[in-house]
Amino acid sequence: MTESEAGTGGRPTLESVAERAGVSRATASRVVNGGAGVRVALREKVERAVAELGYVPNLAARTLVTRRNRAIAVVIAEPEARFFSDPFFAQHLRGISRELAAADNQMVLLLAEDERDHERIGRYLSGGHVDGVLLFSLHRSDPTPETVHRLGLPFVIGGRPGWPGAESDRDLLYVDNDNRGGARLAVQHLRSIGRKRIATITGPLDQTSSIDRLDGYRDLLPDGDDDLIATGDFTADGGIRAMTELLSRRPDLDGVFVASDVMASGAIRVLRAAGRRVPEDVAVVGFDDVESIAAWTEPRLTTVRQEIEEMGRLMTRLLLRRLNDPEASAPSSVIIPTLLVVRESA
Amino acid sequence: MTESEAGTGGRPTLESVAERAGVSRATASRVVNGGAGVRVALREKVERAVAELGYVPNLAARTLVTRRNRAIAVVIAEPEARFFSDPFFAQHLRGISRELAAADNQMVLLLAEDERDHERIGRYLSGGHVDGVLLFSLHRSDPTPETVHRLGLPFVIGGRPGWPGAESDRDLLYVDNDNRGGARLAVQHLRSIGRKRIATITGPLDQTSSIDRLDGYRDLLPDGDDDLIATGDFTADGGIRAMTELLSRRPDLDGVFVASDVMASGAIRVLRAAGRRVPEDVAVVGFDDVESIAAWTEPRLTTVRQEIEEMGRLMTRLLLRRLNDPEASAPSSVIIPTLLVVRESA
DNA sequence: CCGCTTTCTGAGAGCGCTCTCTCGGCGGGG
DNA sequence: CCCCGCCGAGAGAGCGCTCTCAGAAAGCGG
Repeated sequence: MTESEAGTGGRPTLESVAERAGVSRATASRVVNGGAGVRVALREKVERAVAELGYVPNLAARTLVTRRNRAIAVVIAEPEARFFSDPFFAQHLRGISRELAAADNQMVLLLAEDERDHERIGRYLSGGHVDGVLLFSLHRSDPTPETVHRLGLPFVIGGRPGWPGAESDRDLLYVDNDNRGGARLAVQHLRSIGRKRIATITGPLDQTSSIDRLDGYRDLLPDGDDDLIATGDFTADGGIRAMTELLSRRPDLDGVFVASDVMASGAIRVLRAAGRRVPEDVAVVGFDDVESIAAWTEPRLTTVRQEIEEMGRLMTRLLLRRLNDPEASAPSSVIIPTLLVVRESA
Repeated sequence: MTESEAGTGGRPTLESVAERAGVSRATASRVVNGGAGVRVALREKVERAVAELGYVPNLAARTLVTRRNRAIAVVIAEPEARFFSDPFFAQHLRGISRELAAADNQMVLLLAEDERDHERIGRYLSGGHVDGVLLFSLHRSDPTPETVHRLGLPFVIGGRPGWPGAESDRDLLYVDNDNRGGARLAVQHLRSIGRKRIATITGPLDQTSSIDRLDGYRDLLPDGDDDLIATGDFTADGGIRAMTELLSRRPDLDGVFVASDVMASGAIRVLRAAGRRVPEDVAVVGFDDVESIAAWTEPRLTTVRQEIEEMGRLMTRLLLRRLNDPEASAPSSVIIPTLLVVRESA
């Protein structure tokens, strides 16, 4: 009877657990959810039934009533090129995954490439399938933050948001690396080894990380020549183009701060092809400390390390905290310090 | 009345849509799910109500009754090192994401690092939150395939499964690159440019991809000397160690087939440090065609390209097909051809 | 114009769970 | 010894949706 009633069609339900334990569904539910206020004898009976039946709660049913999904969405909007070449996202995901796993939450990964994807993602988020959102690499036109905000979904942004007013919006939680400070570290190092004409290759200037790195450069070289600044796009080809340009504009440069390791690898090639020795003639400092690049250029790249995984973890923690006590003292955004890693290129 | 009844507490329900359109919940449901068998006039009324209210179906409720989640899990079990350094997974994820998005399904990403993660993942999968599973880079001891199988969850494996009997299991669906054929391509190329003493650096031999690549090498060099075979681990350091070893064992070697680009980058360094010119003295062919590495070694790496994104897409398509008509003609596993990309290193 | 078949629509049950509300039982104070 | 209060357990409603089933409406030949 017991079996025939419960076992049909597959997974055991709370009902069948209750029946087997000889208690009501309500009591079984209490035990499954921590067991507060249930006498030990009963609790143990229920636990045994759970174990015997291999009961696993049906999340859909639970979600339906609690309105909690135990899942958060990770939205990544990034042009193809970068998503592929950088281990950046893998590290982020790893950090997020670890933190989420610890809290027994799941990660729904949403990648956006075009307009239609953004719509689809908007629709998905409207569906209320996730409790919160982690947003990455926002570009100015990205509609997702707006959507998320409108839906009242708690969210945390990776990287300083760049749109007007973002800075002062206390609701806007973000985690960023200290791009500006890192850039200063880099330039300072170039200076400390005696470089006088220090150029920089920036990332695309519609991203705050690029802007902040450039600002850090300018902090130390406030009256630097604009000829010493070239704009790249975080790709190796971009690094090549920018370095070529710099070299033709200022053949006398003796140091370059490149805003990403990938671009730096391109820049070093150009320098060597042009007969410049690195670091003797031109010293190069990168940014990111992507192991698979920085440790493998020739010469090995001196660069600014950012703790990417840590960033993912922090974002997740911030979000989870917000979820767990919604109106508590709003935590504030976090800037993670960066670190100069000196190798051979400078 | 309409509003006060429906609008309370947030998102509109089917109920409120039905009310606004002046139809029953059942009819509204029909329209939302394609609208088959509903007269045009009514359908349009419902559609208007949906649009006006901004109705989005509650997936939890829907899942509860349909037992369909419109979500699949991607399980990646990979030692830290590789997950970070290879753009491999990013590409896979992108392929999967694209295919899934087209079918309006979601991706739940599960990363496994240790024993506890596997347990957690097992528990999660038991919860019936996903309709199918995509499994990656299985190691022999990985309990997940077993779990998934036991649960009766449809799944597709990335890479040829290596355990005994896997080959003949018709239920076991996998997608793999033609590792063996690719290796043959590489060795053939080395031979065609006149190399006589061709060595190889393999990946860890507990992975089928490594084994298959080694087999491909042996196909063309059936009576090759074992001195010409060194085992690496898919890391740059491993490539360095293996190349060093090969060089000391067989200083006369004039060609190397390295089973991954990352290892190849290490190998090339060793060769050049030892005073060997690449490709003049020793020609090198890699495997993977990871843009950020192969195009950036010096000299640029000749390598075997595998279509990783395509692999992700195919896996997803296979899985979705299986989900959509469960007992239909079982599709069979797929091997994706590889391609030799000739650059400078050989 | 009637009775039959074929569409179309609505009522209602039920997916598995949580949570409120009620009630039974027990201990302690008066 | 009785009554009040409190703790632990059960009954039952209801989350939002789908889907079956039955009944209403519409079409059609005789």
